[in-house]
Amino acid sequence: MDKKVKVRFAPSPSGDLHVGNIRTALFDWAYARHTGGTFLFRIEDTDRSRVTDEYIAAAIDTLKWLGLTWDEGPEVGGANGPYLQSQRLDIYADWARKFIDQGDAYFCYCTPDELEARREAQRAANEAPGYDGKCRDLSPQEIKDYKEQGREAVVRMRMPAGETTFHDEIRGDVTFDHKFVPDFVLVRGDGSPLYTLAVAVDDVMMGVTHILRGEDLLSSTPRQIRVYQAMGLAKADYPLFAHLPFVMGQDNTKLSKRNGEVSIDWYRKAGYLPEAICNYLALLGWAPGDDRENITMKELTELFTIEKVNSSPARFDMKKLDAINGDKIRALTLDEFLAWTLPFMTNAGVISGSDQEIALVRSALPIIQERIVTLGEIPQMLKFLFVKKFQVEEESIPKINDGAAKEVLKRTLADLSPLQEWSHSEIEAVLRKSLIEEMGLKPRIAFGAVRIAVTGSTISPPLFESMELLGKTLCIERIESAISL
RNA sequence: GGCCCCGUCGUCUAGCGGCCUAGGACUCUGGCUUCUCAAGCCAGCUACGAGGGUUCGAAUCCCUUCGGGGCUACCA
Repeated sequence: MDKKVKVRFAPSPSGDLHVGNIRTALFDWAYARHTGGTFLFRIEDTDRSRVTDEYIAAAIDTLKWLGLTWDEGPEVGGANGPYLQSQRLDIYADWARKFIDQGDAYFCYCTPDELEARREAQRAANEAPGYDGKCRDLSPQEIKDYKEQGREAVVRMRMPAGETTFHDEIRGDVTFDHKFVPDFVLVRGDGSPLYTLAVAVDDVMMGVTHILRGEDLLSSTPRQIRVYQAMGLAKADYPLFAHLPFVMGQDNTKLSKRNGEVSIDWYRKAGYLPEAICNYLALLGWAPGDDRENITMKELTELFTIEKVNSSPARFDMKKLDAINGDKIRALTLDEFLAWTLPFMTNAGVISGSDQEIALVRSALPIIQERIVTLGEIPQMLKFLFVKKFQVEEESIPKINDGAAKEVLKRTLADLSPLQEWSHSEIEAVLRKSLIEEMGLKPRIAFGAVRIAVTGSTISPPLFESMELLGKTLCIERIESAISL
């Protein structure tokens, strides 16, 4: 019981890691860190037709980006490696052989077509479909005949009559009657292992103490336990199970590409901060217990316990993620904010990355920090400071094209031209006096026209600060060209 | 169909027999502030799936029912 906690995250990357995967990874990580245990990262690539090296590399990259660092696994190594199942084939083969020798498993010569036909018949007869045990006790002659027919054999685990009860840390005791857990395949006809074998073998051999994983694996747990038995593991040494509730899409079905963005990489490219993603995901199926919702990674590791994990599924809500991301962005220091911003500015082609440009971005950041939800919005917002050939956006041109607006712009030009000190407070003071007091205009009207002329849009960062950043020359230039539109 | 899991505001949740005429957050609506957009502040709408029990007392315990989801592969 005082065994040191070891938690594993073991995805099968058949695509980019998605929101659900990462929620699981986050809980695994948080629990390991909370208990001072080990976080193990393993790649389940027993089906190499679905898992590619690119996906594996992407999974590693995503986890690193999120800050979910692991103590054992790819790249960092560890005493229980390798951590790619495709590199552990001999281990699984040895265990499969042992299971057959012990009589726990047997060769099954049924072809997929035969199996499917029999399942169909079972369904038609309203019986539970599943392996019927045909090859459980073949005679040597039958085996010989099958071999002569050139049939491939899979290795199948024998499920004895009875039932399996295990304690789920989130759901309590769960019992499965073996009538509904048919003999299952451990090794394919081509000799490659299946998840059913590899997952149990690895968890045992790698010393995993807690299995926190998706609820979809709940019903495969009896099979896993069956393998533990065959491995000779004492019941007291079984890992503890905790099946996490699903993260679902808006339409109440399992989250997928069809009902919202699911790829973590998409969120990364859109300008969500890893800490925001983790904070939001942590709130899906877990709550700290008090009314706190904005929590740091450090607080998460301090507060996270399995007892506080919910048993019911949660819907993924991008609106709330947006809100949290905005909060996290506002909490950034200027230097942090700048570091996050620069790649977005250069990737968007708004800046090339010169020191001068970076300095300008830096001085502009404070006035947009509270105005954005994602980093991806920044280029559009600061573009007016960098564009080579400035243009007023099409739909705003009419608003500065009438007589009244022209008057405002002419007056602005006249009052600003002689200005010596080009500061936002000075600009504001001058314009308020002339446009608002002397011309008697509403601020909204007067400054709106100037805004369009200078930034090209009806929506912009605060006007006077923007003008200061733009510089006097460019401001005058833009106002002049607006007047002659 | 069978087996298993789940069921509090639109969404995420707090709640583990009396503190609940059910609290917080996001969304939404209205207002304040205001140079646009935001941010911020204030206010408001909206929930214990249903029916039976147990109990002095139930969102909290039990049963039934309805609803949702998962599994039912030589995927994981």
